Amino acid sequence: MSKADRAVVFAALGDPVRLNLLARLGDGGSITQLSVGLPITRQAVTRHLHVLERAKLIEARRCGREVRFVARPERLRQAMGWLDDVARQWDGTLGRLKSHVERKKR
Amino acid sequence: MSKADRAVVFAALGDPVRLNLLARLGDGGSITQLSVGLPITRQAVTRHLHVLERAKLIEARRCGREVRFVARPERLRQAMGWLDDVARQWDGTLGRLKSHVERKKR
DNA sequence: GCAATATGCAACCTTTTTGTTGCGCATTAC
DNA sequence: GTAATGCGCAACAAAAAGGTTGCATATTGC
Repeated sequence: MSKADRAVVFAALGDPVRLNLLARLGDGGSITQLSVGLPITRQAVTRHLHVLERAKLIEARRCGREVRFVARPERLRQAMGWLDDVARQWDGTLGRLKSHVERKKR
Repeated sequence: MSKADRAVVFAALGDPVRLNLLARLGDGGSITQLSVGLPITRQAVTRHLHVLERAKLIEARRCGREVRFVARPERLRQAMGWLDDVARQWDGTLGRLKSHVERKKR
């Protein structure tokens, strides 16, 4: 995976609206549904969703007249792995960083 | 940490040049030093470094006439934690995602 | 002191991103 | 069949990002 591809994913994550959308995807979201409560138009939301889709963080599925977007967790894991790679380069020592994430929620 | 703050960090990571810079920081980098090999001017590199600095991913230190940029791994860990949070919301089950990152490099 | 090195600052340009409005098409409800 | 709902597309505008050039300032090496 090239650095350009990685950048696409992080850039997709680099917007508060999109982070919000990602967090609410679990509710099972059609475009209109995901638009409620946001201070922008449906079309703007559509664009954000397309950005996330191009980054392969979500996937679109047609269901009759509506489109459901589902999460792609494997991509998120991949992104975490990339960060882990950089972190390892930084502190040199293997395994140290990982154990931090480990400890985080316990 | 607000979603806007998180977005700033991911947006900073969302550029191939900046990912490249981050990967080479370990070598201990002054601006001029980090600029060699890149197809852009020193001033452009300076801007990228400032973006990373504002995201608290790196830190600037004056050393005489040059500026050294050092990595801030804790911020990277934090970003990984945020991704982990989203992933957990997605697959509901606790600990599953983490074990994936775990397995990644072994 | 003087030249070379390392940065900083500001103005300017181009491209991308983000958002809007208006309209058209497909699907569903009645 | 008709109306309402859910989306897609295209044109447009405003704002932000990325990059350049030119010049000024501070340190270092001789």
